[in-house]
Amino acid sequence: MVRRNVIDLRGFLSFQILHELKRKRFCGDELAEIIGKKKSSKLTPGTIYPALKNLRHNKLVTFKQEGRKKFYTLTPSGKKEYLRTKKLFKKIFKNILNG
Amino acid sequence: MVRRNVIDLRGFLSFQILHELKRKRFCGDELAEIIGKKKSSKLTPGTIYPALKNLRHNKLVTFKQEGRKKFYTLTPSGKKEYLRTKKLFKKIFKNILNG
DNA sequence: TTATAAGTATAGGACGTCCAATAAATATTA
DNA sequence: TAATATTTATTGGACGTCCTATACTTATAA
Repeated sequence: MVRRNVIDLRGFLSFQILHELKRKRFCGDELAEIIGKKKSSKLTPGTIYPALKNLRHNKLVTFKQEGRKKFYTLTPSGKKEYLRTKKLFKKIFKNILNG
Repeated sequence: MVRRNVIDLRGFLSFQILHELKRKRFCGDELAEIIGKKKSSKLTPGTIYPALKNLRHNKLVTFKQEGRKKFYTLTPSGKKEYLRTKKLFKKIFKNILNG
């Protein structure tokens, strides 16, 4: 059992995925790289793929297969959900960010 | 089973507790009120007290009993941990906040 | 003193996020 | 064609966050 940090900032992965997909389409592997490196290192498949599966099932994202990659984009309700959640996120955390 | 929102921003409670205690001492009930109302409504005892217990056990907070209240403050390592985590938090989320 | 309110606390369950390990499918290279 | 690399995917476990429900302790009010 390895616990590097007492507070580990685990969370908000689905929100971060929507955030990245807001600006550009990405495949799962790219999302694992982009989101992971902000925290420490690339996210493992066991982290990113279940999250994408859940977002698919909730129809917040859709994808287009190209070769062995699946390029994800936001659905209309995914965009709406992202904006709604971002508003809430700002309300909760803006004080922390500006301090 | 009630799921209001697909993305529920669950997380970072311990971090938020440290953030509040950075500026002022609070008892558990006050923290439940302050942190909860930013999201929606007051956090329940089953949410706030286990989190405080964990922070106590990790020696990030300490408390002073006054009447039936326990007033929590950051320990030196609690302050250090807060600053370390805040830096990481900003790295991860500043792009989202400024958008 | 007894009842009530305030504040703290735990148990139990659901869920999302994280990893390591394993596997499968597809594209590329030898 | 066969071997390798890339990308997707699942399983299983640990953990923190969230709730409801229940209970305990201490202070205040009747």
